Amino acid sequence: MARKETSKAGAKTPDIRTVAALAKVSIATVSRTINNSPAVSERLAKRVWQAIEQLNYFPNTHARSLVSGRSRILGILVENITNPFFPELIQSFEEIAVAHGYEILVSSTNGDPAVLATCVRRMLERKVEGVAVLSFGAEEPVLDQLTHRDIPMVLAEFRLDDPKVSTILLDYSTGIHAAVQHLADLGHTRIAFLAGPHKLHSAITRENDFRAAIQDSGLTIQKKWIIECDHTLKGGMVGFSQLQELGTRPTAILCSNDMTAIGVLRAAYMAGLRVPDDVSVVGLDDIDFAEFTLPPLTTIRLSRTDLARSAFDALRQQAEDPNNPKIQREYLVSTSLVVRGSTGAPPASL
Amino acid sequence: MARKETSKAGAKTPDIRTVAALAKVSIATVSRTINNSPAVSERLAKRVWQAIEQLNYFPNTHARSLVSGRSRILGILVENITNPFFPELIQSFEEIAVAHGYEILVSSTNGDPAVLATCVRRMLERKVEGVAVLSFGAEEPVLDQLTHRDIPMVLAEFRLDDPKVSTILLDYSTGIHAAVQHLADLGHTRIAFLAGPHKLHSAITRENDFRAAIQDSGLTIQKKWIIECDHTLKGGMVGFSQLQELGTRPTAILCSNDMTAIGVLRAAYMAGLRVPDDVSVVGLDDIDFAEFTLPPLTTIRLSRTDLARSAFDALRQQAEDPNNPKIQREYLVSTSLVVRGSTGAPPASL
DNA sequence: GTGAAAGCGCTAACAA
DNA sequence: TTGTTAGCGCTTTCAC
Repeated sequence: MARKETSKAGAKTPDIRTVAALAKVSIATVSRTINNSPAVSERLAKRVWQAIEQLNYFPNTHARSLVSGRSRILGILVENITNPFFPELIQSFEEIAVAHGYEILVSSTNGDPAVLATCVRRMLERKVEGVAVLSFGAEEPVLDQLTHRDIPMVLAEFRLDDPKVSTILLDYSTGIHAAVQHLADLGHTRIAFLAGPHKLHSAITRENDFRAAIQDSGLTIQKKWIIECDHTLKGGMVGFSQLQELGTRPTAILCSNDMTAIGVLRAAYMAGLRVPDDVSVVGLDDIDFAEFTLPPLTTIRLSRTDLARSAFDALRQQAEDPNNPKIQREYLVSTSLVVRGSTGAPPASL
Repeated sequence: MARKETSKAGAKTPDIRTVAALAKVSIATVSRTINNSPAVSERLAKRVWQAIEQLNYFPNTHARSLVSGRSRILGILVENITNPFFPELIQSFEEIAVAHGYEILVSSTNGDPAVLATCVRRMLERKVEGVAVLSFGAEEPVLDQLTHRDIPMVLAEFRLDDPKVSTILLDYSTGIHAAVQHLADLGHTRIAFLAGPHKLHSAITRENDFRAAIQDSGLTIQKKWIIECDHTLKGGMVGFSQLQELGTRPTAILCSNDMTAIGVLRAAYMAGLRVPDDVSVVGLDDIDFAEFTLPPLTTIRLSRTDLARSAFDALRQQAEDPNNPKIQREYLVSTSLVVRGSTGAPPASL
């Protein structure tokens, strides 16, 4: 064999031709072999694999994508990678995707439609085979780019009337009802809600589900007890202090996400209030941190793995079997209450 | 039933030829135009841009990469995307990269060399132009793949004798010395260190710097007060309880990262100890969360943006100007102490 | 079962 | 300045 490893400068990346030459077959046979085509005799296949090993060869995905029209890249758009919910989600999505031979492109939109537009554009350039839009924003307009190009999509929280678009519905309702019921059972009647930013679909859905849950529990909704925050730690602190300024204060606070709840925990502590003795707090998401707050956070669990799995399945079906008439177009991810230490009976004096 | 042609005016993704035809120029002119070649007359350029706009055309990056040999993709390998330090780092890196027209491929290795090997392979297949190895592990062997292919790399914490490899040194020493001094000034003499897993370079460097700092402060090192943890919340809790079982307990605990410190905060609370009255705690990293713990965490700040910037610069130089003899091969990122609420004087009774 | 050859969409010589 | 053309590394007919 030819020794070309003498110097790094001399070592060229082997290509399919190099392999073919070494194995003494045509490049077509090499291609068939690496694609596991059954039409290759064992004898040749063995020679090819040997050559591949020897050369440490692997195919150039760009060339592959170009000719096959399939990039094996999936995009995932999240709202804010800095919120621990999303890294956990991305991790699951990546694991599944990689296991199926896909690469992923991740982007945070930070809720900014302009950023979203850039991300979509970049993904289009890379010829993604599908995009999971898990940014929860009102970004339908920008998404046109994708639908116009017939790129499969899966959206969290809303439907788009397009055959290439699937939807993942999040059943917050069950978890939120359970949380409100849990609070009611504990004796709470004054329950506040620190909502997420209204530009997020998820925030609005959660808030609506809260209202419904309150009514279903026979309690009454107080407008002043529903405050729009921004799903951040700081936002939770601010929201809490606004609640403290009220004449009649709530004895329990349900938060639109865990970050908000953790902010509340801190603000309560600083205000000299004990959780849950003075005020109960419930989060939503159940990020890994929730178990480690002081006290551990009672929260509504939303499974990142379920969400990631649904997103991947939806995209994969569309990418690999687009003409199947019975493709699943709608997915449901459920939520459930996880009771930990941040909820308890309301102060006796009330 | 439905034909393959879509509704949008028989819309196939436009390619460079479509644009050329519409603008009535050659494809070379289109190529030159989109690449901002000065050799195109304004008149034609205008026609081309118009056609591009009209068709909503953008180039296929796979074709581009194939012919130009440049993918404009950078890889970034982190240890664990679930540790908030990394998303913050990734976000910075992505921002910078995208601003310079690069796409990024992210992977978590979870400290597993086998996973690392897979990631490297995937990146190689996508023809990355450089890889930032910010996983802090002892992964030199696997990295051979990259050096053998002459892929630029930038490594955190260690050097590789290869012209394509740059190094980012993290000056933990300054921050750790400041922290120890801060503790000593407060009156602490018994300072423990909850180390990170020894499989990480960063963990070892941090531990060594701690030992040096203790000696430089004239204090003595107690073997029992240095415990190997794993940089997780749970690890911090475990480490703390081990410390509690000791005959003579430390009055201050310096942790190898913030996650460990936050675990300690929680364990201390559960053990009925107050921070900082009964025990002082210091973290390292200064993740966003650190400001929101109870009490707010005193910690050693390691700037994610500085780290990301250095990593990107190193890679970019290698990718775009590899033959420049005065390429910067070594970068330094500094640390500094951020004093918040988790440190105070040791208990008077001692 | 195997190989020869025609491109995939683009860039970069080289011509004109 | 502009156009023509030869590939980049691969998959995929279509012959054999």
